[in-house]
Amino acid sequence: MQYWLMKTEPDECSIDDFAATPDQVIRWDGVRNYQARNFMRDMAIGDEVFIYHSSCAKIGIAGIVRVTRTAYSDPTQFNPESAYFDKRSKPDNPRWDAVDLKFMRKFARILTLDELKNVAELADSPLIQKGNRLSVIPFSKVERDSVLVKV
DNA sequence: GCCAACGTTGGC
DNA sequence: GCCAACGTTGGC
Repeated sequence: MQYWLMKTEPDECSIDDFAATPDQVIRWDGVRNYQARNFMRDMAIGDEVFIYHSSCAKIGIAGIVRVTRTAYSDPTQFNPESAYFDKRSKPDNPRWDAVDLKFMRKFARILTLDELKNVAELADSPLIQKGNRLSVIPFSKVERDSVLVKV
């Protein structure tokens, strides 16, 4: 079992979108950063993922989802209609991957970025480092547990 | 809306 | 393979 955090703008996809369809998977596509993609390729079925709301009024961790399908070719990269279209990606050698996720839990409140900055166990996480734009971040069990006790 | 930080691109 | 220019992320 591994632990992760994924950033999302809640206007695009929020913990409420997962909670609204708890029996359905949501495809996490549109990741266009190699480091983030490589982390997605390390995900296993059952891994827990913190959902982090960014670029919004209430920034922070909103809940947990679970990986239900490991990395596969992200279909949006081949769709010219998609905002995530990548004309340089070839079907016989796709650049970008998606995973499928399913709702686990919505926190009673958002764990705000300000709070997370004060969690000693997260001091070394890219999550709270200024200027870090990594959208898929691995969490150790210690880091994950340090978040859960705050809920 | 601003802008610092950072990743990617492409000319050389 | 260097690096300037550019585009994007994301907190504020």
